[in-house]
Amino acid sequence: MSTREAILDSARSLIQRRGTNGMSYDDISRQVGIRKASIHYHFPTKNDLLAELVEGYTDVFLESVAEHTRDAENGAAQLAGFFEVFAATLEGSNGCAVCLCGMMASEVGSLNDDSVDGVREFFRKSIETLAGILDVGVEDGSLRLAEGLSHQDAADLIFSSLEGGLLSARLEGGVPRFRRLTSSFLAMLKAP
Amino acid sequence: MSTREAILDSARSLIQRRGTNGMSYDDISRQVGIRKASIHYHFPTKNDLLAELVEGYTDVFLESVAEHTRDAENGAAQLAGFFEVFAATLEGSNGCAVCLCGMMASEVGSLNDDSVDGVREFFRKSIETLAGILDVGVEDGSLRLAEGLSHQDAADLIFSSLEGGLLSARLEGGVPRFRRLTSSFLAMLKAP
DNA sequence: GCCAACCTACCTAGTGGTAGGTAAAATAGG
DNA sequence: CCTATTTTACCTACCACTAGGTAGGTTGGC
Repeated sequence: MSTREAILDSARSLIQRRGTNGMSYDDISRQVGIRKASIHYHFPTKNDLLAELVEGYTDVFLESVAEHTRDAENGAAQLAGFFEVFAATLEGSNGCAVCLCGMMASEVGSLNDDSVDGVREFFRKSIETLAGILDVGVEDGSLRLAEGLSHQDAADLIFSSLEGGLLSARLEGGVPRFRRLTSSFLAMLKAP
Repeated sequence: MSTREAILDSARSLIQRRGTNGMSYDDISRQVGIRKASIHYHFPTKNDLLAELVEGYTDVFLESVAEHTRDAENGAAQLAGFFEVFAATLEGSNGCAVCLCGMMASEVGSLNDDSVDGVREFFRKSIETLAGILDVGVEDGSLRLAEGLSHQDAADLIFSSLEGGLLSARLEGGVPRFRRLTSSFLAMLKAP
């Protein structure tokens, strides 16, 4: 892994645990084993780092969703796969890390515009993907939405719940609590 | 309003917009119109401030929920009242402020233990209250949950969604988006 | 020799927090 | 009632430390 990648990786992990305002170049320098100034060589400003981080995170996230839904036999299974990507974030960090963009969404008030744009795009693309999964599930009969509820609105609701659920679960209850949440959703959405 | 209250009020508003790590004693001092040191007189450490803030916020929130549900004719109306308390947070701040404890939940990684305990209690009490509302609604026939879904789990899911929904809505879409989310929930939970 | 990738050494602007002082209000005691 | 003492609620001036950021030098591989 290149130094540049190591910096991005360290920053991502730190932000997922402590937030952008709780993470500093000094923290990264200690984790990566280089000086603070060397980070500025790769990312002149913190904002440069954040913007690139969000972009990369979005790609990795969507790719991971694609992987987790590729072999699913129906829409309900795809939905479970989508949930699994979120659960993995929490699980792969001893229940300490939440979604990078969920974290940054809570800090929009102290973020630069291009980072915020990146976070918005993450939300848009993710919800769009999720809405596509609902399309599939309703089409193949494995999922059923309340009548009058658009797939877009349902996806919005589910996605908010996942982001919020990560926060709740990290606060108390950890991975089991988060899995209970996703199970509840599947119970509500699966066709009988 | 006493200086002490003004400090708490200013801190609350700042945190709801920028987070605890994005708020400083200096910010408060400017808003309230006193010196930084005077804030330390009232709240020796930042942690003292945060802990008291969370406690007060929890009380006010629960009281507000009580007000918004008192005159509701059934469980579904009570649920709508609960949602309204969240919407009011966003609405009363030009769509810039989210729930104080939702904000702090995202910052648990850089918070002191007693503040975290307070945030946990906020979540527990709120979800408990929400579960009580679902009890009422299911009992009086105005709400219907998917079978096999406990009221506790449903409340957990709804609450996560509200906290996440505030973040999403602040990011993009504002109050209208948040209201669409709560409407979707009512559509899913209202008995036909 | 060049240039990328680092380094040391520094800067300015803030951070939470402390030391010590002061004016005014409350509260005694004779 | 009037003075003496304490308490409240602030202040100025500082502390040590950390923040993001910069200038310029060193090193090693092509």
